[in-house]
Amino acid sequence: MKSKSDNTKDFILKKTALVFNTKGYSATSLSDLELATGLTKGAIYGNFESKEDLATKVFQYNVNKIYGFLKEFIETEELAINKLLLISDFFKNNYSNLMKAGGCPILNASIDAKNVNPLLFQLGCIEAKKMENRLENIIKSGIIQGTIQPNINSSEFARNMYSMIEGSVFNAFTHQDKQYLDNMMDFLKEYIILKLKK
Amino acid sequence: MKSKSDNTKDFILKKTALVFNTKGYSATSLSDLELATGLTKGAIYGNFESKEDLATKVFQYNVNKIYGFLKEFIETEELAINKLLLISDFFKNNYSNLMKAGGCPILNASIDAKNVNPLLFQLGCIEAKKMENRLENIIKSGIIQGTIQPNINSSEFARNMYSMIEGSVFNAFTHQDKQYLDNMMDFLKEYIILKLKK
DNA sequence: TCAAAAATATACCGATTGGTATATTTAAAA
DNA sequence: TTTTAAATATACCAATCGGTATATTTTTGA
Repeated sequence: MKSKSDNTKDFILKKTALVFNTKGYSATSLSDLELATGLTKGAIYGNFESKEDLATKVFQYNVNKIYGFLKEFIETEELAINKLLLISDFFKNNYSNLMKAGGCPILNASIDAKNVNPLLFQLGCIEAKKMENRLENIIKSGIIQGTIQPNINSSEFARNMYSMIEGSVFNAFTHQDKQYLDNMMDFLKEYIILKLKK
Repeated sequence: MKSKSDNTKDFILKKTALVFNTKGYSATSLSDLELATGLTKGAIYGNFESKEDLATKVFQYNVNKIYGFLKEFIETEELAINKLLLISDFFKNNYSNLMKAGGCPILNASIDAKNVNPLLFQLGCIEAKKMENRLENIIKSGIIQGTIQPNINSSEFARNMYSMIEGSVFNAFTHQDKQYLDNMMDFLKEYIILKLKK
């Protein structure tokens, strides 16, 4: 059973998710958080140890909110090659969600927290690696499955895929132009078919 | 002739370039700037109107320091197709410079200043567009030159190129691993040869 | 060498920062 | 309904924020 404080914790996470992801850790003040939640410092510090504690939990909340669905989404397909092609669609389909949330939290936190908040930066790195490993594992399983060319360097391919994703998300978000993401994801599909498909 | 104050201005820009690019605008305090320069607030405010004024000038300084050489570097080649291939080398060769400077200032400023410092963010956007346009113009000139396939969408290709660059710079920098950049730039070369070469 | 001007340092400003101790309110249990 | 505990608000803390007025130093030009 959920206690009152658990509900409030979730409430605070939900309400402060945007401001943290848009303004970044150090530019987000306690008064910003009061404004976003409608609560006072007393309530916030009653539910979280510190600004850093809240920020890291908000980061995980944002990552899960935006990329939590990716896992299930991919599992709708059985063939590894199709899973990869689906990832391209996932980002095209989730552009507006990504926009509304203030951009990719992994990208934002990694850039923003570097040399400012080591803990948050580390979490950003971990999540980036997870994304990369997710891609790599799909490729590897495809090789075992026999739907992906065995001579491919799965690690290298996964890294390039993820660089293409974050790079185009960056451009799309800064210029507020979905075309950056669409063009890149369309090419990514080509790239996958050209290089990986058996 | 350079006045004393012009020298000091340059000195301050040089000394604060790293801290601004690594910590970001709002996480960089006046005391950080005092520490980085060895000067006091009085001297800093005697040479720059405000923290924002200094930050924007530092941004331009950083961009010029890292990418100023790119233009000349590209002009060593005459053929557009070779210019593009050279860009791939440029980023591979300048990884350590990029690292030492605290990463790509365009990427950093755009992510960092968004919803925090509109002026700095705008400058980031402008510089990003410049990079993109530079790539596009090379492709266009190559088409006129006859060294690049005329049926290519130069705008789309330039955007994808730039996304690949920033994406891999992001990954290389956050994970402190040059491989991200090298892998991506190697692929970019392949991509250029495959799609653009006549 | 000396006076004027330019550059830098010092000392201060109000506002805001993250955080906390305590008072008050709200909810749960008896 | 009353007591107790949990949650929230209020009021405060020292420290730091960006910025400025003034004092001091350094440089320049006569």
